[in-house]
Amino acid sequence: MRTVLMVAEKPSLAQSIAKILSKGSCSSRKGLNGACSVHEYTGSFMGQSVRFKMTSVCGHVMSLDFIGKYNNWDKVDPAELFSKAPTEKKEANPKLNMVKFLQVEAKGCDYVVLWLDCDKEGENICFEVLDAINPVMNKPYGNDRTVFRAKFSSITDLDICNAMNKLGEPNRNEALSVDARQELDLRIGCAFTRFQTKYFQGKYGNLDSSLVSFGPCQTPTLGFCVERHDKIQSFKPEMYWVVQAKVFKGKESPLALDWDRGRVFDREVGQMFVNLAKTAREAKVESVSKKEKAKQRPQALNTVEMLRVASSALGMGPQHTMQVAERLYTSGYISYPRTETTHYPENFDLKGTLRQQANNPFWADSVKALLAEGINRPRKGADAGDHPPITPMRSASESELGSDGWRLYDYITRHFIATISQDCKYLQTTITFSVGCEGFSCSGKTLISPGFTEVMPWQGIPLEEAMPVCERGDSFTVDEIKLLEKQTNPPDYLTEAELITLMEKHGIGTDASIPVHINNVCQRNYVTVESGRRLKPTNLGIVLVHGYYKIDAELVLPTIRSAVEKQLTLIALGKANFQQVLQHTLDIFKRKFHYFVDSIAGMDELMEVSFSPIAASGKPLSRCGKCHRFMKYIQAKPSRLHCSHCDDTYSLPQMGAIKLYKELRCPLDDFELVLWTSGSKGKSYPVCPYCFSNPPFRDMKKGMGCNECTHPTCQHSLNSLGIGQCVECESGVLVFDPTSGPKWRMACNKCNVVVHFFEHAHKVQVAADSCEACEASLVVVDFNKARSPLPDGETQHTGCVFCDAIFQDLVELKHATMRHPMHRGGGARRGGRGRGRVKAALQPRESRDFKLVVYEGVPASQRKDSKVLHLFDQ
DNA sequence: GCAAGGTC
Repeated sequence: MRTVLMVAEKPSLAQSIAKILSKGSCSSRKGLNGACSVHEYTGSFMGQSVRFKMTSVCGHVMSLDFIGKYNNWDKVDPAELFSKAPTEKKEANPKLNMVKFLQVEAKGCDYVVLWLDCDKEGENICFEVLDAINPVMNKPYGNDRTVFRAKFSSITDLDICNAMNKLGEPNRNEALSVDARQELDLRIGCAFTRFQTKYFQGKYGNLDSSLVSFGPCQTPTLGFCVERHDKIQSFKPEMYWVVQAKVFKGKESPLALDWDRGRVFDREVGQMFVNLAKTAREAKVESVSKKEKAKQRPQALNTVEMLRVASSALGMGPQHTMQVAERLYTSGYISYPRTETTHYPENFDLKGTLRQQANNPFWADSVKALLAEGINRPRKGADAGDHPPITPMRSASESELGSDGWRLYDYITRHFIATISQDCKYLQTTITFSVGCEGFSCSGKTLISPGFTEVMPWQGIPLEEAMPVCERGDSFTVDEIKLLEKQTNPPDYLTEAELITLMEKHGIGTDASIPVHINNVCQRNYVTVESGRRLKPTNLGIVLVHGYYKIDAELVLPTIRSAVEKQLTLIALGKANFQQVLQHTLDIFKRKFHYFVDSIAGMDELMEVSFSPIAASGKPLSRCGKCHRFMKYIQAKPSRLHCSHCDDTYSLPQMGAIKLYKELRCPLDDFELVLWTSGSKGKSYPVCPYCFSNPPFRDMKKGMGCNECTHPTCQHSLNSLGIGQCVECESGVLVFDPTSGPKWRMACNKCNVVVHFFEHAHKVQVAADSCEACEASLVVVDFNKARSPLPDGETQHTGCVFCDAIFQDLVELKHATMRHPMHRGGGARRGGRGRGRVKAALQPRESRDFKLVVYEGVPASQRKDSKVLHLFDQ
């Protein structure tokens, strides 16, 4: 029997589609990566009986990156990222082992049906899947077609079965448009980000951002926030005047009327109208109108609307909301939370979904009434063809969901009930008056039937004082007429909900990525979230956007995304060539980049106002190994050391604290060591500021401290202080911390394990000899005579911390000892790893002559055409 | 260390 492999975009869809196609009779098992499942059943395919294997990927299989050597920020000129730097596809999530998984499942299959989401990204993933499985699939028989694409617009029985009966082919042009998008985003984003980061971080000490990033989505997102900030700053309050009239009838209390002219911006004119109106003693009723109006029930809920309401009404940020929604979804409380669709599928079981909510005390009355009276037809919404709208899937109580989980579930459920409730109906009464020759009016709403606002009380019609009963021709007594002086107010900072709306309107990001972009501008310290989830740009955010305005406003305008998308759509439609569009667009941005680099002084002028130069920041800490002058320690993110004489900056570990280490120096480069200390467990080790960024030996990587240094003789190195292999992790070595007394300890140089030993010992040293049983380094311990725990009043003992009987009670290895492989079953050894000595790998770095890296860019003066190029001007 | 897009 032949086999048909079918692949969906995510595990949940593979399951629903398999269930529909197999009519509920498939058998399921987990795949080798633990994340994807395989659902199998037999059925018929192209007139033959076959075995179906339905499985999925988890989004993109591959992601694009530069080849390794172009990821070195110190050696690559960012301008090279536009064309010279080659890219390669890497597995998007190596932990998932997706390529291997697909190959295992595809081996021996005869046909493949691609059930990826029906959008451009899905089309692109089709080809990622095909690239993975092609080598292992059975070869076609003769001219048989073996690759099929299922096109579906909703996850309903009808749609899925129709798709299966009308299989097409994957669309290469749509896939290519995504390839182009990936390459453009990568090259443009990384080039600008690296340039900005290096330029400004090298100049300013208090930027408080470890990355000065740029991107076609995040930068316009920031732009929206700064645009509002600018409006607030440049706002000039204006005085205006309003004529207020109060009238009454009989013994009723006075009624304030609205002036037909609204407001005037000239006091004299306002006063003139007051004087005119004051000549009249009575207000005459000109008309009384009563209109029945309706407030529409909401459309079915999609992701973006959920994010908006969660932010504005629940005070929950988009990223957090999606995490909570994801949890509600995976535990079966709500349907899939990422969808653009606001229209229920035709066969959606609205009543069944409603019935599940009939016993929840918070809305049981409304639900029961709806079930008795019959539900209302939902409003027509948009079907994006992805997933059904977000709805509750089963009943829940507050205690089982936790606070935020419940609040979101509560909202989603109320929204669902509202979509099938009646509209809210109210009566709008408007009475118009004339006072002299000036017109006034008042209006009020009275509720006829609450409809959906019963479950969404915050949407309800506010209770108002009753309108007076009157008819045309009636007279009211004028109580007072006066001129009110008022002032226009500035707008407030952008709310997160408003930002989401703006992003959606301009096509910045997608429902899934909008939360990420908002999170980005917060994390990069461009924007802070104020009370009411209003977004206030920081100095850094403001300076960046104003800088782009000055140099090339297109870099921050929302059109930067849509203009590129337009080009990409041409590829998708087959109207433009992939290479040509890619080259053309890269060319434009390359020239924009060069112009930006040449004009960076314009942005720098703004930076200077808000930030202090690096040389003026920080406090002197350790000495430079080249000039032997003090370097300054800059604490602001990213913390680093700066030598103002050599004009060099050295990275430091980002977590934990840094202090000087007894003025000790690295034997390789003469830099003064600093001592790194972590907050929680008190782990500490020395770090050489130069070696940290420039590993001295081939087996070392960037970011290593002396506790991982394989220097053969230095007293601070792993070789001198390493004791034995870690008791928890595979590759770590427990390294003695000579600064830790009197609570002496050793700590793993790879993981978080800290082992305390020999508390209150006077002195602890690592000996040159090793334990005969386990190869760990022996330790020499000196105790004070008065406090020695050693037998027979001895003060000194040398032994192995793992094996020595006398040391046994003095080392906190109780639970760890069991895991220590060298102590299991009588000394089983792992290939001589005892102390982690790495003699063979000792190869000094090529040279230590501190050469400056010079970018190879063409000087501005020799470059033609250094002007801003407009996006796709014809 | 970088983008944006999928998804876990």
